[in-house]
Amino acid sequence: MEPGAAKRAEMKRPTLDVVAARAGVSKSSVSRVVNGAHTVAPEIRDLVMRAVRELGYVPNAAARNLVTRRTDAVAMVVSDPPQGVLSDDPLFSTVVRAASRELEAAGKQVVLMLAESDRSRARVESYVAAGHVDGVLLISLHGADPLPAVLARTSLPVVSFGRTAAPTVPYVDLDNAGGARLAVRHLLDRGRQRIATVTGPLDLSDARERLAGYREALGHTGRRPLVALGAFTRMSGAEAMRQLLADEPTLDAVFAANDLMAIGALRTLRESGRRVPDDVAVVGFDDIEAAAYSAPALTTVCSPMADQALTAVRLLLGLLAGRTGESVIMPNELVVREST
Amino acid sequence: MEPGAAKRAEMKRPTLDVVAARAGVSKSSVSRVVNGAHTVAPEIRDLVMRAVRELGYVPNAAARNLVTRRTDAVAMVVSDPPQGVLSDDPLFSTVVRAASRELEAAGKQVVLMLAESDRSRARVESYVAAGHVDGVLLISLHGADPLPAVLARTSLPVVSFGRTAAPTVPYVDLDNAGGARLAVRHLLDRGRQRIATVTGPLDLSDARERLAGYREALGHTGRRPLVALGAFTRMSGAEAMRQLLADEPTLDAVFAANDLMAIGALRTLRESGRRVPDDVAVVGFDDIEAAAYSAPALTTVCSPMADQALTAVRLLLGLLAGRTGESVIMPNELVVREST
DNA sequence: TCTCGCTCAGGGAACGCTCCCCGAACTTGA
DNA sequence: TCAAGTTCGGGGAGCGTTCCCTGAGCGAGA
Repeated sequence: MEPGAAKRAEMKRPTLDVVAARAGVSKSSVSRVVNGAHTVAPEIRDLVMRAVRELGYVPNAAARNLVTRRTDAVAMVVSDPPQGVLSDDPLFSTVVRAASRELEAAGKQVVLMLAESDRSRARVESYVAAGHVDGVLLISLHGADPLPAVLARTSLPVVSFGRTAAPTVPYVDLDNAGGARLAVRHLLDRGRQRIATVTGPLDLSDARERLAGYREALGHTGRRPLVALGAFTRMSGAEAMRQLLADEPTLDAVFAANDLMAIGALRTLRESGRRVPDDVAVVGFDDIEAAAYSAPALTTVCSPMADQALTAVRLLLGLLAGRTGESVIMPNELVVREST
Repeated sequence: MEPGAAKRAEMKRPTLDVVAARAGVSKSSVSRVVNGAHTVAPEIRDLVMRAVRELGYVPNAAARNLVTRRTDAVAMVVSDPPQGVLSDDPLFSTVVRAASRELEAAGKQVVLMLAESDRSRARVESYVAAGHVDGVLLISLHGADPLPAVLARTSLPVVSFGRTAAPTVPYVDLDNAGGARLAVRHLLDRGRQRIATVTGPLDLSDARERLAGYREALGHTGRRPLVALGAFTRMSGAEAMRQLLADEPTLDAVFAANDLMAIGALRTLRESGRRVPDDVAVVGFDDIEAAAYSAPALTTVCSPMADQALTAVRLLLGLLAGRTGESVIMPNELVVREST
């Protein structure tokens, strides 16, 4: 028992054999107990449990993964450029937290990966292909994202938060067009005549669908659409609003494709001396917390982000458990506040 | 070559042996090449590289971790109750993304863990103690958090984003008191007489320090402090502002300990008919993006969240590389906008 | 020409776990 | 009392790496 060895033994985490020796049973039995097998006698079980507690035994994940070929980990891939939609968005926080919570509750490790560039996308691809995770939760609003298709090829379960182009990847998405129709109909009900829209970046399916909903609801009335392009950011909303006012000074309503842009639009309207809602009514989309605190408080389409995340996670957990899964479209509803 | 075996061979990822056989060398050599050892002849190297490429070989992380006892992963532990400071805060998004990006750039896997309850805290503890990660980046604003001390005992490198009570855990924090002093002095310079503050939850060191800075700056002038308790949320800011107006209708300035509460306060002021900044000046803290889009745009103390996260990550990477690390206090500066 | 030394490839043990398979012990029925 | 059946613990192979150690091969010096 020379000091070096003693110290090393101290440092080292106990293994299955050590626990088995302590409990006076075989390591097979310890393994069975640790993994909750039911074919083990209560007394042996107790013996093992006590030894585990006394030694502070924790199974070595690497060794376990090596033989089981499972990792109990899923990758949460956030596919969005640094300046993208999610960057300063409450969406990131809400979605990531809700999803993470649910995955942890199911005993899954969450490996967070950002796919912000081609380089990091390649990194994600090889990481996933290497089998370091059991499945992938893809958070991507970018319809043209090549990642879903690539990941689908790895034959690992993949679920996408937000619609994707890859046919084999089930997704959970909002009824974007329906929400937009709700918003526009509400403005029509309020007697608005000239209703403009600020869209999101049109490479995002969410943005395209919301625009389609706007056009559709307006089309029934024979009104001409009035469209300005935004980027789902406050600044782009402010900018698009300036554009709209320049193009059509007589407009009396705006549907912004998300709340951040609506908030930006409010700012421009304030600067241009327009009163909201007296002169111009504004509707947003998403119902982020800030929407209730803007001046005036924002009427908006409430999209249940956290629920959507939860649904996506449950879908993924189902796939991991061998069940099949269908894409889901979540409904949304209008929240009327002061801006209309 | 019966079909079942063929199929299984197809499904299975190639191992070191397979690559070695293909290249006509030993698995030792393949291992050396894959790990970039320099004691390998160029021709063997090329042979192996080609085999690796042809077979699409990716090392099995579990097997590698098992023998090397390293994981190349770090845990990013977000310690905050569900309704806590970070929940709908841009902080979460900004910090998590910035830290994640930097860790990925350094080739580290990011395992995201939420520590929202005692149960999940225990989970984090055992996970980290089990040696599944090489180090921990703790994101905690809760000074009394027991987690830092617990994690420090695992003898793994731990760095905290935000000050902690554990003496052995290096942290990166803001100069909270200094920032608060900046804010109050600015209000004094503007000729404000009755300056109130809305604090954060006082179990957070950030909140305590900002309050201390407020008291300190005010103390020099002989003015009485006027304090209302908030919770770092919009709603609590709105509520605290109502309280303050009831207590002291003549107040002409408010320093809110973060921007979200300042935004809430703006709302209350608007509802009560106060004009900002004419009747009441408002200063926030953090300079989140929304601060520039409130009505009126918020004067605030700019705290470099992303830089702070980056600094924390670099500190952790240093520790992982065997260097020592010192805690860092980041400076901050005042951004003057319309609300003062 | 022989030997010493050096470089560098290969063989194989070890890492800690799971799970298959065998056999001991115990129960049950005739 | 004995055979058959059932339950449940133990032995040990194998998962895919790394890395130590051995020894082959070759160049240089005597």
